[in-house]
Amino acid sequence: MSKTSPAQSKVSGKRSAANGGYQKGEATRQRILDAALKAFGDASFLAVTTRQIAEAAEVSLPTLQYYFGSKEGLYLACAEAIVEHWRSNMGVASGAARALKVGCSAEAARIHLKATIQSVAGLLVGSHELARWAHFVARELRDPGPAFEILYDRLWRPGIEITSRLIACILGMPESDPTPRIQALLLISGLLVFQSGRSMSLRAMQWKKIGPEEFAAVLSGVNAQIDAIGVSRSCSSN
Amino acid sequence: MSKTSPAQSKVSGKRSAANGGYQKGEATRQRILDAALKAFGDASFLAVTTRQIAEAAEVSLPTLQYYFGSKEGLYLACAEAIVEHWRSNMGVASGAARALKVGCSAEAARIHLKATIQSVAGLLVGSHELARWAHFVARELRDPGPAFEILYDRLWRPGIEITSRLIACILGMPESDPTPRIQALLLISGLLVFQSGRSMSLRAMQWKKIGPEEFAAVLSGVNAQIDAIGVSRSCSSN
DNA sequence: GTCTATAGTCGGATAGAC
DNA sequence: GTCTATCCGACTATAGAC
Repeated sequence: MSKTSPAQSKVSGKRSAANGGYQKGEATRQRILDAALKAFGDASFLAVTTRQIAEAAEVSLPTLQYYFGSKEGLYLACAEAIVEHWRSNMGVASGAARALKVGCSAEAARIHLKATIQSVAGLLVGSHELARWAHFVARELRDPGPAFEILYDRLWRPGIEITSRLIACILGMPESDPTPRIQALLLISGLLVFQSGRSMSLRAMQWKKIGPEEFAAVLSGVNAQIDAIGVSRSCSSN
Repeated sequence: MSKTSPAQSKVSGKRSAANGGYQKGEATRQRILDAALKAFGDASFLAVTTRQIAEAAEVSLPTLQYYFGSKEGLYLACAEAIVEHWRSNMGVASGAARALKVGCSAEAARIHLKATIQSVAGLLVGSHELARWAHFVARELRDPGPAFEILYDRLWRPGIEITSRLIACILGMPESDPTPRIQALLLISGLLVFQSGRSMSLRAMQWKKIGPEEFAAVLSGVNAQIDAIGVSRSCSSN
């Protein structure tokens, strides 16, 4: 507990007044973190070994310990990194949606909801890096592990809250009603299956990959669900 | 490969002409299988140890090897058991849906779809045993492991096919169109999140458990989605 | 069929030199 | 800060007695 290693502190490289910048260690830390993000995105906490990460990062095993204290420490650092990157990327879209007041126009809410969902859906065709992060999050939320609290509180819950608030607007329901929340979960979970259950989805759809064309098809399906929210069936054409 | 142990054969206990029944070993095998189903339902292949299973089944470690050859063999046997039990339980509902011809009435298809989904949704409030099986399947489909092929081919694919066929009927589309498949995946995946992502869902909904009341709420949400399939938004009341 | 005992492997973490 | 070398525990699987 009285270690002098940077495992416990956020800023690992100590600054020297002489050069005024970070030391070499900061770059090493980042290399390890990148390798870990990749590894933990592809496989579970248990399936990934610290040796694999160390090799990928081109450092020795103890270096890993030095910077992150333990395998679990490294895992948590990955979760933090994902949360931070996500917030900086998605801040814009979610900020706009958050600003909507309760009782706003259903049409405005529907438009915001589509925009928000489209941003999230960008995960499907985004970089492989993004795809791995989505896997990491999905795995942790389904089989709660060390990083569950971080990911739920700072990523999932805000997302669900925004979505369900927008749906509540569309439905003209109070936020306290469970219905909008259920719809939000159904919507987002359905969409994300194409990412977190990628191999299964590809097979079910008989797709080779999720390119722009497939992305459009999925998005159109989700948009149909959004359009259908709050629409009474009594006017069905069937 | 020329072992005399029953690990490779379906019928483990050899029948003796004298007593005409199974030997004691059959009961042991079942005890192990039950313990394994429980363990692998609660945690991943890697997270579960053969020691845990052996202890729960009240047998020693080699007994496990004797009956199932290896940890992976036991895992596969669990998958087989789940598939078989599911087929015998769900055979009725899916049989009726399967019988529907292409181009059938949209209304009939919608009714069948609701009935099918309701059966599946029964997982949410079913026994803990059922819940664990759902976890097993969801985990394997998301992070493909040894049992992926078994579960996909004999459980998931038939389910998706039936669902997408019914949706194709409702939409008046040919089965070859990808739209019904996408809708089927969105629908089923959304529903199953309440089971496979149980802890996350409970927290998001601020529920303590999924009892009859919560079950009804979820089902009603999914039914709303079903009602909305193929309904144009032009007649929205908003 | 079921056991005890153990082999063989691997993974996370540490000691201590540089 | 980063390394080499090593420890120690846990796991799967096997050998062989009963």
